[in-house]
Amino acid sequence: MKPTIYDVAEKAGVSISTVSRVINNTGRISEKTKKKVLQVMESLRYQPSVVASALTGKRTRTIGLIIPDVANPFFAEIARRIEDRGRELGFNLLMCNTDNNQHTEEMALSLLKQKSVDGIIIGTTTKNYTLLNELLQEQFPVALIAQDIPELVIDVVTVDDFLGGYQATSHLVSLGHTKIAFLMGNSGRTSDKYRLQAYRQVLEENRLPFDERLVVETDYSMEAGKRAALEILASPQRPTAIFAGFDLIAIGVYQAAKELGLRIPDDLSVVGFDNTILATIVDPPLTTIAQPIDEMGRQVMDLLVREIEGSKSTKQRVILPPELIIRNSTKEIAGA
Amino acid sequence: MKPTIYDVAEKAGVSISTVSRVINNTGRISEKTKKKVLQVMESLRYQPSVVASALTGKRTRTIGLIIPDVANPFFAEIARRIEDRGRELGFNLLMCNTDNNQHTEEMALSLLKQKSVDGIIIGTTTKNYTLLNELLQEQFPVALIAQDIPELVIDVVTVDDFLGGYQATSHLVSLGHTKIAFLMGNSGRTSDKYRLQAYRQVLEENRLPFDERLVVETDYSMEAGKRAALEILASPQRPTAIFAGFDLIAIGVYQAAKELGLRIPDDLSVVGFDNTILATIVDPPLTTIAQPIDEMGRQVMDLLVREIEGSKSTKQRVILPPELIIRNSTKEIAGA
DNA sequence: GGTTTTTGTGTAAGCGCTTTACGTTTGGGA
DNA sequence: TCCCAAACGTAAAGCGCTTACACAAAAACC
Repeated sequence: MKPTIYDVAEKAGVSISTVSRVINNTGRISEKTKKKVLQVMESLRYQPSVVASALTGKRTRTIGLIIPDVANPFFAEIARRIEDRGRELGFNLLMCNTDNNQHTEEMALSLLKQKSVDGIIIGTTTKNYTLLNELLQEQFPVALIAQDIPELVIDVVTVDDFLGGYQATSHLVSLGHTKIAFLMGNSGRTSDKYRLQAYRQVLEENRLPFDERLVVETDYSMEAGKRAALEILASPQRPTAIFAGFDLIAIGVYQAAKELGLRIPDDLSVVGFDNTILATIVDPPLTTIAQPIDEMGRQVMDLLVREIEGSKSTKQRVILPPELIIRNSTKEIAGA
Repeated sequence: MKPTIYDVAEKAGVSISTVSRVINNTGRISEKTKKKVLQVMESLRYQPSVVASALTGKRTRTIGLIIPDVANPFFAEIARRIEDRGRELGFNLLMCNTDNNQHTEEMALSLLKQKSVDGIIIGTTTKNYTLLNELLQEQFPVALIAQDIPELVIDVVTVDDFLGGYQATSHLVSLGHTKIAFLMGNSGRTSDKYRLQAYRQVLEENRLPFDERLVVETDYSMEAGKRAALEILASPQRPTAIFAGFDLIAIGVYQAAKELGLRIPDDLSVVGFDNTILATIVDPPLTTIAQPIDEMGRQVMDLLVREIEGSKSTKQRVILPPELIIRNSTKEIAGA
């Protein structure tokens, strides 16, 4: 049987509260007893039960992470960074994938609470503000990553989507493109909205016409990206450049282009968003907007932990700058 | 304050044991009281505390997952499948990334036990058999995924690495290649060993010479793969084909080839292993050995859960067949 | 109608730990 | 030598839940 604090106490010839004190390093204890107890703990290979101590009001040192899909490289990288920072801070990660499914998300949230996680990081497109609001109401530590809900007072860490969209579109425009398509996600993320705004603004600033047929909503997958690209590239208003809302979608565009015999970047310029590993391995390497994933993961975790430890009273939004990474998928428009 | 079982009991005018009974659906309860209690739970938005119930000997319905790195697409996909199956079965995943670092792994194991997970799935190359043996000794549910430790009686789910290596090498040989390099992982995974054995056996069966300078060990990263490939492709015994132990390494080979001006598959054939998303997006699409990731994830979870629920007494190894996916990175040797 | 069963519910003892409120020891100053 | 703070330990309550065990009340039996 697993040794308990009683076993340690008995073997060390002290009371359990004394053992508890050395475990938590609280109260006064003589060096001698402390040493003795430590020694016994070692010899018994004693490990305090987090479950029991959580029951007495202490933290579980576990935080919940809700994301759409770890198999999506962007979220995998995010998850990794969060876990890393969590480990440094002494927290573990309970991971839930929801595929942005409302019901799965509600289940996840409920489960995480039952399991007494100390806080929750959400990376999915929650539509259920009610549930979120409830959490906030009861002061439960929550933070949003890579997503914002402007209507709520909540801790958020995102990239500056407007700026990213601006950089991407500007880059394309500066290369002489005038017919630029924008493939955006369809799940109502604010990020998509901001990027779209930027896209429109750049067009406007450059006195380029906005053609709504050139912006299409798609799923967050390669296949969906491919389908959307195929369609738009076959249409009469075929664009010479495509701004894809995510690297994954950009890859779909690559496939569509290949199928249609279009060369990138000669016949079609493509810029992505995220700068996941995918962007570096496709051919040609993808010009994309880099999200500071490392920084983002680190900062949400920090934000959340400060909230958990109560060393912070006001919520905050952390908006990090994106960076345009020019690789070889974009080029001056032919004949320009 | 969060409602407890007492609150429910009081409001429903029954004792807490009655409430507990309806929660767990145990013992006898009249339909009437049951309904009443359920109703009160609903109205109070009561959720039983997993922590408290775990303390009384029930499960936490949480399982630990130890992998090298979720940011590695292979493990991300594995993690995703495991989580999916876990959700179906009512288990959550506590995820730990170790980068195959011995110390991190030990910490993770220790933490997971402190947190009373019901079982642990390990996907890292554990060298610490002692620790593992301890777990097994105390009948703690553990299962290995995508990795085997032949010396231990333990639940394992892997792909048939020997067969995979055999398929890969045979494919290359059947295309006329005689100078085939093998880039394998360097962390002592048994999978690498089996693949190497298969590689040698195929060469032997085909009366091809085995040149040990053509097998090189490398890290599990693109960069490492690239470095290794660069080196081997510059050597006097330049191979005409490379069997890369992982898709990630294969991508490194692509990059090396590009840098050297070698065309794939014309000047160099490449086959990978894993069939992650990466294999489909590189150009040319990578011929690779597919691991049945879905099936693997599902099966470890099943195995582990059966162990947890005690409905299974003997350990077992589940060896799933790989599949050679021929795409465009391999070709008959020039002039053959 | 009385005696068994059966059924429904309550009581109370923990699970392993933290923590508060008290006892005991020391030992230094007067 | 005596007194009073430290300094150190201990006992006990309680966290929210499960689970024997006990015990009425209701149903079943002859």
